[in-house]
Amino acid sequence: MLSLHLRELRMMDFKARYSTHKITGSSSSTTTTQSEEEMGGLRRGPWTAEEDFNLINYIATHGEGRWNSLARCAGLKRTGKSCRLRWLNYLRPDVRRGNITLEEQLMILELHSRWGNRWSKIAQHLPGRTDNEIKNYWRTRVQKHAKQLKCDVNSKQFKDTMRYLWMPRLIERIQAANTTAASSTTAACTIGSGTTTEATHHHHLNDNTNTDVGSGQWVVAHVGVFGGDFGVAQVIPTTYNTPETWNTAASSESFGTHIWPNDHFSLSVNPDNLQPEQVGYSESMISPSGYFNQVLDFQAMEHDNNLWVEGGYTSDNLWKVEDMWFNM
DNA sequence: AAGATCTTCAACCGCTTAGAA
DNA sequence: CTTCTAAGCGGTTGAAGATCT
Repeated sequence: MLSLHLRELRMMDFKARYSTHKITGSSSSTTTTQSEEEMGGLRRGPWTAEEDFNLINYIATHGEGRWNSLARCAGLKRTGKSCRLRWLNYLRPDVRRGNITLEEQLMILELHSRWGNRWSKIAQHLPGRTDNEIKNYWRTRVQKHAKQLKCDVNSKQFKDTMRYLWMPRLIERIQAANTTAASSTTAACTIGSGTTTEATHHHHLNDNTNTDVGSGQWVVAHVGVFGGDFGVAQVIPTTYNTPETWNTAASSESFGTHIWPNDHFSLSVNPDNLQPEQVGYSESMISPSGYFNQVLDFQAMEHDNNLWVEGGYTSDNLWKVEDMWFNM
C-alpha cells in the first residue's frame, strides 16, 4: 500500500522532471564513450527515461541499498554505483535542484570557510541539496569570482573578501528580502502550530581566542527557537572571522560588550554538535515567513581597512564581481 | 547565421571508510 | 587480525546549452 502510494508519487515527479529538464526522455540508447561490450554489457553516460523509470519503480517496491544487486534485479545495465548516484542526486523525492537561494549561498560560504571541500558534510546542512550540486555551485560560481578577482580561491585575500564583503552583503540582501516579505504579513510569524522566536546574537569574542585581531573580531549567531514539529532550539551561527573560534561554552562574560537590544538573548552553540535535521535552515530560518534578524558590524572591516587596496583590488572590480555574485 | 568560446551540471573515476565474514 | 564488499566522498570530465564574436 505504502509502496504503491510512493510509486504514484514518484511517477508524478518523474513526469514533472522530464517535462522540465534537459536530460533526454528518449528511451533510445545514448552515446557512450565505450561500447557496452567493453564495459561487460554495462551502460554509461546519461540515463534514459526508461532507466529512470525502472530504477524508481524498483526502489519504490524494494527500497534502496545493496546497489549492485539492485542494479541487477531491476534489470538495469548499470553499475550499482551509477544507480546509487542517479538516485541520490536526481531521482530521490526530496532532492532539490537549481535556484540556490541567498540563504543557501550564505550557508555554503560559511560552512565552506569552516570545513573546506567537505561537500557531503556541507550538504547535510542544506536540506534537499546534494554534495554534487554544492560542489558544482562552488566550482562554477565561487571559483569564478576568485578568477575575476585574479586571486586563488584558497588565498587569504579571497577568503577575506567573502567574509567581510560578500557574506555581510548577502545577509543584507536576505534581510531586505525578508523585511519586504514581513511587511506584508503579521509581525509574529508561526511555523506549523508553533511560534518562532529568534534573536540575533552579536558579540566580541573574548581576548584569548582573539589575539591576532584584538577586539575587532565579531560573530553573529542567528538563533531560532521553534515549536511545532521541531520542539528544539535551532541555531544558525555565523562567524566572519576564524571558524575555529566557535565557542561551545560561552558564558555571558564571554560575550563582552552587548550591543543588541534588551529583548535579544544570549546563546552559543557549536555547529558540530548540531544534527542536520536540527539545522532547518532553508525551511525555517529563511522562509519568507521566517525572521532573519541580523546586526551588522563593520569593525572587522575597519581592522582590515587597507586590505582591498593593498590586496590589489580596485573598488571597480570588487563591485563588478559583487554584482555578478548577487545577480546570478 | 554560424562558428567559437564559455558555462553548467550529470555522471564517472579512483580512493577511502565501514562493517561483515 | 585479515580480507572482501558495499557505500561514501571528492576530484574530474565531457556533453549540451548559452553566450559571444
